Amino acid sequence: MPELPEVEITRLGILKRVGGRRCTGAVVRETRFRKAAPANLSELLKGQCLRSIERRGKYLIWSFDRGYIVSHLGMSGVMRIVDPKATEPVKHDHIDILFGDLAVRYHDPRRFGFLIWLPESQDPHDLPEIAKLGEEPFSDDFTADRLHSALANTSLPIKEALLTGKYVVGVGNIYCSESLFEACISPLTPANKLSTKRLERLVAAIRQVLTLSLQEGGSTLKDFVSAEGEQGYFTLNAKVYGKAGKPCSCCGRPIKKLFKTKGRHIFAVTAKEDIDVLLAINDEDSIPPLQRP
DNA sequence: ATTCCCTCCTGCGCGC
DNA sequence: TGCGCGCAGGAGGGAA
Repeated sequence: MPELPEVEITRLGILKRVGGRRCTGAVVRETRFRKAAPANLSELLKGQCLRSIERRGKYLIWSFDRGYIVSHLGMSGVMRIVDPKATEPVKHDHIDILFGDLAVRYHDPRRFGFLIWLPESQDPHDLPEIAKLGEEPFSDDFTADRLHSALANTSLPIKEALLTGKYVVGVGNIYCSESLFEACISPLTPANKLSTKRLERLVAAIRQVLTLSLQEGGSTLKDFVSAEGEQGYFTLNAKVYGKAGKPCSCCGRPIKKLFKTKGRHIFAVTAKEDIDVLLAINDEDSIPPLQRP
């Protein structure tokens, strides 16, 4: 489940290995994704230098000499650096972008992701789905004050509000659950009921959780070289996500998993939530300190 | 405008 | 052992 850290680590891994190299072609074995991939990608890319890659939310924008690749990993996408001659493509290895003796290999069983080409005349930032994205979590513009204003018009539970991507990007189900836990905020709290002070907790928690994950993943960056490099998924260290029934690391009581209608939007919460509900929402003095791992 | 619900897709784990 | 079901989840889009 790629979220911001996985996408960022993917970006760094690709840049480190093939940044500045000239594309020598591409192999497209599958074009059916959320957006169709160009079957003629090889013609489009051949001879062009990969100048840089920018991340916006969970999207990657690859700048070439005469245009851009815009990619998204969706739910199950992985990009690895392989030696295309030595590594036979396996099932769901859909696209190889070749850079001489190395290739970026895009693997995506569920095909919820995509990889498209934009000519240089088209600014990727103008794509509707990119243009409308919320704040980057590490941006100076992602502040409790602004978040407070932005959330004023939504009564969605904070968990759902965060997942829309309208307010902050790159935070999916896992990191959202973890961040709310760290910030001692019930995922069910209506978004417009959270005070600025409490949102300061949330902003700090989101950054803390993402930073930790980036550090974890960063240590596995070298694995990009090998085809079998496993992802350094943060779930290994998750305190609430996927931990239903396990004792809470904070209070020891079992972690509860709340469902909302037919299993959509699972809220991973802990017994800590019970405490939270009892707290007056603006009783800031009652908020326990952020946990340090 | 906001919120709800469905869709895309495959792999996996569960119960029978 | 094998089969079917339901779940997982990012994001768009249409309906309410």
